[in-house]
Amino acid sequence: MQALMEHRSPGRPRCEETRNAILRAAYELLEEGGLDAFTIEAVAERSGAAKTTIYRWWPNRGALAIESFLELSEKYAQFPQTGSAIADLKTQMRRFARALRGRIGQIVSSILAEAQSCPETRTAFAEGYINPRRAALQQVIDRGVAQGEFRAGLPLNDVGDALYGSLLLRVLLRHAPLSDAAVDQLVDTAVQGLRAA
Amino acid sequence: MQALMEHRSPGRPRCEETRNAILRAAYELLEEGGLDAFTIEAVAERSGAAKTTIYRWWPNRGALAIESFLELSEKYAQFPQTGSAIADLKTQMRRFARALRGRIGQIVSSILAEAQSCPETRTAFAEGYINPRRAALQQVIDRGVAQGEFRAGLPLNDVGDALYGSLLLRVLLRHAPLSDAAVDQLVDTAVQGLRAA
Amino acid sequence: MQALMEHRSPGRPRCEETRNAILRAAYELLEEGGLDAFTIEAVAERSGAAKTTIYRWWPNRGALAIESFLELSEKYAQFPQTGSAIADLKTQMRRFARALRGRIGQIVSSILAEAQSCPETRTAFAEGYINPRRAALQQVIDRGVAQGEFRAGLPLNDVGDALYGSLLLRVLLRHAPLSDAAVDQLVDTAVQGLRAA
Amino acid sequence: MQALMEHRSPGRPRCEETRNAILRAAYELLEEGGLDAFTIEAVAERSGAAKTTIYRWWPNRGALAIESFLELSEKYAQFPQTGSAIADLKTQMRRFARALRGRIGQIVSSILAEAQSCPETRTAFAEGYINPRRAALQQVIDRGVAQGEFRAGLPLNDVGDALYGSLLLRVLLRHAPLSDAAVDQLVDTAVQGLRAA
DNA sequence: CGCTAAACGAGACGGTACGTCGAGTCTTACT
DNA sequence: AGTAAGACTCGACGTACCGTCTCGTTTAGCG
Repeated sequence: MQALMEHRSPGRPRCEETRNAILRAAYELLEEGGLDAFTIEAVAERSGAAKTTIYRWWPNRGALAIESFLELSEKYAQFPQTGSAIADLKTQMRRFARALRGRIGQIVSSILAEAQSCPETRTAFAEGYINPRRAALQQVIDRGVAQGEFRAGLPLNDVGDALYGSLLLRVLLRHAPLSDAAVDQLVDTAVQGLRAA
Repeated sequence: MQALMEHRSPGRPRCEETRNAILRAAYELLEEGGLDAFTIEAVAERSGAAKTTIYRWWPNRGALAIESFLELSEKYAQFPQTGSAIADLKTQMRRFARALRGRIGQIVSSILAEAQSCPETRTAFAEGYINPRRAALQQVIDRGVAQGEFRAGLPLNDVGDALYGSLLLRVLLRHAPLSDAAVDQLVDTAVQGLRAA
Repeated sequence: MQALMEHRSPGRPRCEETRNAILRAAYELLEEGGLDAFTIEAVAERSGAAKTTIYRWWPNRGALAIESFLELSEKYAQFPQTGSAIADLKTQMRRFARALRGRIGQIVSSILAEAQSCPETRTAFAEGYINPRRAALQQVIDRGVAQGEFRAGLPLNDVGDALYGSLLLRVLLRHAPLSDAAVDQLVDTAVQGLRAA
Repeated sequence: MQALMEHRSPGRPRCEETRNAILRAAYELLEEGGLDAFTIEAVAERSGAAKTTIYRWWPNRGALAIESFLELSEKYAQFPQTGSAIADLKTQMRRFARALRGRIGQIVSSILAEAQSCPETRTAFAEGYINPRRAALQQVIDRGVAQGEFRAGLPLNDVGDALYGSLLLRVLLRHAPLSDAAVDQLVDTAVQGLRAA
């Protein structure tokens, strides 16, 4: 059925191989040298594609950066499901922090930087990367509430920003560690809140 | 002692007027157009100083950016002191958010971006801008604990990162508002924590 | 014989309409904007043909330029035949100059320019455009000699180069006019020569 | 006096070495490969100068081409002075032709080509290169007239165009030789004119 | 009062990357 | 097989800033 209806547009079709080579080169450069190394010219050279080809498909650095990141970075934005919502929260945050400690951290910080002078990159990152994580967080929160671990009526935005904001701030400023222990403590603090018992 | 003996080095002394003109121009450009508009060349032109002069005193963009910011931005990193620590917290966070909503937000996001490819800028921002706020936060926390509003043993890093990280993330991604109400709610969430009563 | 038997080669025959559209577009572009406007890409767009099609039939810019010119430019490379050879010479030179003053001049100068980096274009122009004129010139010279107006033994090359070279040089450098009067005078000078009576 | 008044403009003075390197590189490229090889990029690479520097001083290819040519090409636009004006004419035309047969011919044809899409180059070439030759020609004509070899009232423009136009046309089209003998014959034809004795 | 030394303006310089244009080649679907 | 469409590589374009440099000028304190 579908085969009958699909009217391929005329002309030489886009070369998927080239597209992938470009995305891979972009990703590698981002993870190797961050924003500075991530040059359209460098991407072109490494991927073997012509600059023209890159500009045909991506309007600017940011667009390519974010797309290569979203396409190539592992995406376990999925909280585990064990008995304890708090434990799941910690596990997932540890995973995230572990990623941020490594190559991913470099890339994320580069993209965040780039996003500051390119609104499209900003929204693409927010929606393509943060939102899925926020959605997954919502589920674990719901589970926690259902199980009586968390109080009802938790505002997703606030919880998400507190948790992800903490981690990302540490990536950006490197003023505090992202170790497993540090993450656990951070989650604990968030869970317990500030107020006295 | 040293002050009395200070043997002014020979030669023409540094021109304070020029220094200020440069810092002011830098600040203005940052607040007007962010990272993109903030060019050494543009700073030179607007300030009337020669590029050479700028490079004589600042090693790179980041250094100038952060110095102009720290010198010219208003610095009420001081929590008010009313009866309630929570209220003080909210008030101060509102102030901060209000600043971030305006020109300062533009500059902060630019500096954070720049910091990603310049470690010196990163530490300068962390220490010159975030740390004072963190220190002030410590005081209000202490007061809160003393008054019985907050529980004892609150880790400053975690609380600070959660609060400031939330706000800064919203500056960086613009995915959620920085309105007074939003800030209040954010503080409330942090104060109450996630756990069920 | 062959014509009768001509076994049309297999496959779709060449589309004359397309060929003409291409030549016309090429010619127009040449006369409108000269060398700069004459782009294969522009020809393709204006003619509605694909670049591929153009490259199938013409090896390069120059070939298309010269062919469109030779095919579409009016070709009165025929000297008139009145009583006086000198008068005929003037008439014909005036005609040529008149053409060169207008659109044709633009095209000719473009082709001459293009010819400097493409030998094929050079010989094509020399043989396809200049040679016919030279041949016609030979006839009027012969007639002039027969009528006793011109001396015998005139070297065609030299006369032709002097006359056509003068006009073309004025097209190329625009340092002197191509008006009828100027052309007449130019012919007179050539006819009389330099030597004293 | 002048020395006292000359107020050097401020800033780093223009580097003559660089200027010369650029002009020399440009000239070499022109004489080696003509228009095609003459690329701003190639000039930059060969001269060791930055592209920026070239663009700072010359607005386009043509300007650089013509300047390098006028500055570096030998300029014996001076007719010899022997007894016979005709002989002098031949000698000088032979010299010119000899130059055109070699490297200079390549350059001249390239500049003429470039001039077709750049009016400034056109006038620069006409005035800087052709005019001096025309002026020198005027002198030999005057001498010829005074000596009774040439008739009075010879129009410089026409004579010059006929002679130089012939030679340049042969450079552009390569349809006829530029040998000494050919040049002599060309001059003879011009001197004698077409008309019968 | 003149000398020394640094600061300062101006602006040239070698670079790197930008984003664009056109050339000429190719792959595909349609006719 | 011819054609339109359009993706591809490649090379050069002209521009913007970078950070460095070389000037002549200015502004102090010291001898």
